[in-house]
Amino acid sequence: MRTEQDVIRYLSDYSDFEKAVYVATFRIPYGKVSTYQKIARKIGEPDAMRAVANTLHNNPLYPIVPCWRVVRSDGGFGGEAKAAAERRERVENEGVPTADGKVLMTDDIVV
DNA sequence: CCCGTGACCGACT
DNA sequence: CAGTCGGCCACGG
Repeated sequence: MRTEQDVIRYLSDYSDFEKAVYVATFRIPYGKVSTYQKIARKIGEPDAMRAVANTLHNNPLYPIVPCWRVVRSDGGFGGEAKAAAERRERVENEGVPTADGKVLMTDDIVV
C-alpha cells in the first residue's frame, strides 16, 4: 500500500469518481495543500467540489491518502471542530504556514 | 426515481 | 465583516 496503483486496487469496489478523488489527493506532495475545488477541476468535475468533500470525509485509506492536505478555498478547515483542529495540526507539522487557523493560500504551497 | 445530506463556493445582504 | 442563500453533485436510503 504505497503506490498509486495500490490505492486504485484497494478502491476497486468504489466508483470512478471516488477513485479519482483519492488518487488526486494521494498526489498532493508533503508540505503542500490543495482545495476541494481544485481537486474537482483536476478530475474533470469542476462543479463537484461538494461531492469531493463528502468523499474525502469518508476516506477509507487514512492516512495513506493525505486528506488533511485538502482545505477550503479560503484556507480554512471544515467539518467538526475537533477533527478540523487535528487536520490543521497535521498540516502545520508538515511545515505549511497558517494564520488565524487558516492556511496562508500562497501559490508556492497550494497545488 | 425522488429526497436528504454535506470537511463547498461565490455573490450578496 | 459575519451571515444567508442558491447552485452543484455523488451517494445512499
